[in-house]
Amino acid sequence: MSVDLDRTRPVWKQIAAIVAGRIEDGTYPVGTRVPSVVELSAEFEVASSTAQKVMAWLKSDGLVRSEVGLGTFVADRPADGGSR
Amino acid sequence: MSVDLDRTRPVWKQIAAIVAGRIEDGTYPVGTRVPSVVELSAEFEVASSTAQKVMAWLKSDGLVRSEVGLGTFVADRPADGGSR
DNA sequence: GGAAATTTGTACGTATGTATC
DNA sequence: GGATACATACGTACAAATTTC
Repeated sequence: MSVDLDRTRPVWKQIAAIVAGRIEDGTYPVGTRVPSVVELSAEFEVASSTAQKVMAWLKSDGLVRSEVGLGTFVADRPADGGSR
Repeated sequence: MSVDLDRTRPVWKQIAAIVAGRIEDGTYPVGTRVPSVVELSAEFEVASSTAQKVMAWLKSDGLVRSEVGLGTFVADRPADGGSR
């Protein structure tokens, strides 16, 4: 599952869009854990700080909720602000 | 105008709150430029990346709008989402 | 009870790109 | 061209919370 990221757009936005897509299509069902920062940075081959930014964005978008020590989980809200 | 930042809460949130306060009380009137990332990092003695985070927050909050090469300006919306 | 591993959150510092003046 | 300013990206370090052994 190779991922093509072009460098003409912000990488963190592209990754956020990909993860958001997986949430919407059910790859990551509601309530389940999404890949951690370390896992995301490995999969997309970016720095952990970039993966962290993706998490912060998804969180501010209401798609996920994070709990320190546990992980980040798909929020139970179907979809309202997928607008970003 | 010394600024006391305690380290028990996120520094970037405290600075964001201070800047937001200055916007609300008219210290930074609508349409004017707010301090740049470099200026914020100097005033509050934090890294530029921390000041950048403050900017990103204020921007996502709708309090300011940024323009590359120009600066960051107080948005013309009085107040609606000071909620954060 | 405690040590280790995992995971999010915060903070620092640096480099580069892009746009404006 | 040079100075200024925001945006992106990398890498590192540590704190806090949770789980597992």
